[in-house]
Amino acid sequence: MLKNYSAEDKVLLAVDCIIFGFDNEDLKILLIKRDFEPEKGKWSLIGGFLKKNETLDNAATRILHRLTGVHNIYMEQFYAYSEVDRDPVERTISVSYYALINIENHNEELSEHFNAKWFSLSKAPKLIFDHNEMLEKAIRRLQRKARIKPIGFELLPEKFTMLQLQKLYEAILNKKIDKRNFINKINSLDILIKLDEKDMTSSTKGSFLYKFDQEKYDDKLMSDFYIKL
Amino acid sequence: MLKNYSAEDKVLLAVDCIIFGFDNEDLKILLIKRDFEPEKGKWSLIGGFLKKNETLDNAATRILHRLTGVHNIYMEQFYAYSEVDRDPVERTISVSYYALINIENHNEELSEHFNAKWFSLSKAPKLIFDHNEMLEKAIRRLQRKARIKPIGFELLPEKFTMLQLQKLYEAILNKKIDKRNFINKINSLDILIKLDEKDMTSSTKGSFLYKFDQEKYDDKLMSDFYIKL
DNA sequence: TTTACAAATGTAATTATTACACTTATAATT
DNA sequence: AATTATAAGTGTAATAATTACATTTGTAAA
Repeated sequence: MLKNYSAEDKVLLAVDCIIFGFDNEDLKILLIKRDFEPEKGKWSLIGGFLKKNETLDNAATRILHRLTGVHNIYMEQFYAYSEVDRDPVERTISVSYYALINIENHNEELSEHFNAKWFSLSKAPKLIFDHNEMLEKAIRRLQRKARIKPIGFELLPEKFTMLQLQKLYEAILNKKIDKRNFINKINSLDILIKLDEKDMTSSTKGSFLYKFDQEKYDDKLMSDFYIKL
Repeated sequence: MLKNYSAEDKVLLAVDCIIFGFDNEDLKILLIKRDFEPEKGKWSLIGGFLKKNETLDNAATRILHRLTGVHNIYMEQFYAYSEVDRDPVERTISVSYYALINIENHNEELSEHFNAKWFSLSKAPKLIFDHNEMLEKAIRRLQRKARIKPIGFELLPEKFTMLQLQKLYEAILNKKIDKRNFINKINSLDILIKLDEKDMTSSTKGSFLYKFDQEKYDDKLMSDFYIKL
């Protein structure tokens, strides 16, 4: 029979999640105010410990659902943090994920229950432990990923206007983009469906609504896809 | 005093390393033939367990040094694998790293001692556990990283010819590149020093040697750097 | 002196990116 | 019915980047 690895050290494994949302203006992150020690009262990413019989993805999914009430959240693992003293209570390695959620879908009552609050990236507070470092890396990953895959659509309602999409890219990339160039670029990718409907809330003229065409995207072999903006 | 997290499950944390090298022809990886159960006699990435008082980077450095004898190896953490049954002996989460080493520098005796062997990517054998999955992800990361940062130089001797550099990029990106376009592109980046020396082994005419100009690279703010090839 | 061999070099055509301003459609107001 | 106010929608010329492609050069060996 196989021996086990009993001579080796075991550690606690945590999962921490950077939850990105978008409110048509700014890119935001969902943070919680800790109500337990250590660092009680400080702002923190949401996290939890990996359990015996779940994968890291399972754990992240569980944690994300518990805080937001949303299922099928787009998420991506991005880095493992392992400084020996990163958690003052006990040695804990943290595997971090970023997640994108449509800010309209999340359950506000749940957020309130956890003392959670959306912060604009530019106004994010100082976080506990190494969470600011995680946040910065998550932003860089998101920026890069957004040029390689059309993940941004996760942050928008199903139907959206070109202006919404542009504002989202501006928020992610943190730069102003020319309207005509943006529209031409997006249209040339040929992955949106233009609907007959218009959004009439923003102007008298109304602006056409679009949705993401997953099939068209899947059909194209978009491994070389790079959105230069 | 702070309580600990005693109610939570602890796990074994391993580090597995994909070691890339280059022999002026092919991109290679260093694998070891396991001489212990389970999967004795099968090919495997090199790995080890995280110890109590070291970071994951420490562990990867330790493991890489033990196998190759090389210090200051370029390495990058890239993903944590956590399927519950990925290791049949006992639940183990593995954090994977890829490393780039100049194939000439590594200690062959050590490699022999560990039953290690270089394999061309195209001829890599089936590996244990989820190691093939790790390898594939490592290759994709390397390909992407090589376009964003001039990491390729880690795989070459200090002085190298343009043809060597081109062959390296061809091996990493797995595609043929036009010689004139490649040279023009690299020269336009302006991060190489052309030496007066020539390598005379490859032709009667000889070909100029270059070295990477770390200072020039650091001086440029190369965050938008993208090598399209 | 000739030969053989890889190194070195430039340009024109195509494609992608950028910068930039006016017209259109509609609801609300007069 | 006409006017106004507001954001949506649209195109082009200039510039920059990428691609495709063939000949000349320098040296050692024959």
